[in-house]
Amino acid sequence: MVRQNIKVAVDAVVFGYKDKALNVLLIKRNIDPFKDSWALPGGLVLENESLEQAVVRELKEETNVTIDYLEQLYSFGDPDRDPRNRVVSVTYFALVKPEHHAIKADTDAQDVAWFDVTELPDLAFDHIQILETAKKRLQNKLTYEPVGFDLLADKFLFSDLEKLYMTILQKVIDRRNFRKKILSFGILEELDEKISEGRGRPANLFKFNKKQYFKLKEEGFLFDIK
Amino acid sequence: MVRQNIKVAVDAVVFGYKDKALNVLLIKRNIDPFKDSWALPGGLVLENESLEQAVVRELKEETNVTIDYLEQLYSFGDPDRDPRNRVVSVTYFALVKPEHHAIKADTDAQDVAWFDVTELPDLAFDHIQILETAKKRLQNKLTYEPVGFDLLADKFLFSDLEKLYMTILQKVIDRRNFRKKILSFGILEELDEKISEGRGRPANLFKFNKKQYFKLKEEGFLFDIK
DNA sequence: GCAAAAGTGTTACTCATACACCCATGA
DNA sequence: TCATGGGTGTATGAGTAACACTTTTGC
Repeated sequence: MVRQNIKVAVDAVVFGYKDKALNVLLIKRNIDPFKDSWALPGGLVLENESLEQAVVRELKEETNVTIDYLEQLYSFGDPDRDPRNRVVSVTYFALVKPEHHAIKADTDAQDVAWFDVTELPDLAFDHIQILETAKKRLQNKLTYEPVGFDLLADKFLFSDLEKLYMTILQKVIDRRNFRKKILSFGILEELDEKISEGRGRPANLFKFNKKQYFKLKEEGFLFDIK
Repeated sequence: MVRQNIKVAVDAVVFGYKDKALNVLLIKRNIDPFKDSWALPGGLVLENESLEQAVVRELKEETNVTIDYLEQLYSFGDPDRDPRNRVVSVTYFALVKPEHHAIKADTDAQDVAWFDVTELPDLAFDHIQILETAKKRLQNKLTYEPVGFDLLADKFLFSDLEKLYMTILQKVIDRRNFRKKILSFGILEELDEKISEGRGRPANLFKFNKKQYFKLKEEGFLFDIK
């Protein structure tokens, strides 16, 4: 058998919705290659942990962030994607709620920060390509799974949800039709709380009813937003 | 840096539509572990080839099959999925047309065969799990991309397409509505050829117009079959 | 002439889309 | 009282779903 010397890493694209914009979590590398460049959080998988455990560990070590949604994205394995060794990276797609946005640089990173995806710095390795893949995944997922709620606070305004969809899908959505449709699914709870953000009529708070969603899903219900 | 000793492999789930049933290509292993078990074709990635090149090479070596459609499926990396070493497998999803069904066992396999997915033998490693993942991917893909045509011969009958959809999606489809909808897409060419399969009225042959499909796709057309 | 598969059209209903005015609050 | 954002209903058209009979061939 050929002696193979390929390393396996994991990298994560962590999205957060912040200041009405889609943000992504990046770290500033403090080791070569690409020392001082911004990059996706990630690192080599340890001998006895699963891929998912590796992502969770790296995210904790490098950024201290708490993940609300995690799924595998894609594996990148071009022979020369890392200038030193051959590294195959299994990448993950993650979403965090605003209440979990608190981050801090730790062991392997000299800095951690949220970046608006429309104003990104140059990224290390092929990470820009990974990020593009993740953005497409998010756009798709938004239309057939209620992942938007993993980007919003537990209690949110309808207008937040609407803006989130418009920001990520990059198109205008009719307010009335959107509300009608989402409410018709019966997976939101209207709370008895209103909040007033500066001027304008105070808005009702809503809560995503996860239990109800999974119940309906069992019964064949399909979340679907164009 | 921790010395990591994880191997990277690729495995492929190759689907073919055969005798009005969905079939998958398996090889009989002639080395341990799981010697003499049936398994997905695949193997370790070489130092200087991409993941995709590795799949194509392994498929050629082990089965001699010609692939008509290939895309990455998922990466499986549980620490104990291989009883000997730690192996992360990047799996691929492939479709072959009937005219490319000719197969033959070669270097690493003692045998190669098509199996109806509803009548599978026990599989090596976690390959049954990989296969389940691929089946779901196929079911999904069938509804939003015209991959069905990569499973049919270049010239096919409408009833073949219909049966393919019913077989894979596991549900009955109204013949009239299905035909109306597919034809309305304008991505099929009706040929001036009829063939008669045993009894019954001879049926028209159709051809998938790939060029037209890509043109329409550019313009925003979405293939969509419920 | 009968069995078998191919081919075809209409209707009802559901769902998506387009669209504009009033309401509650803070300044 | 005005500016700001929140909340709501209706009418039209498109697309989906349900449904059965006629045609062409082989035996």
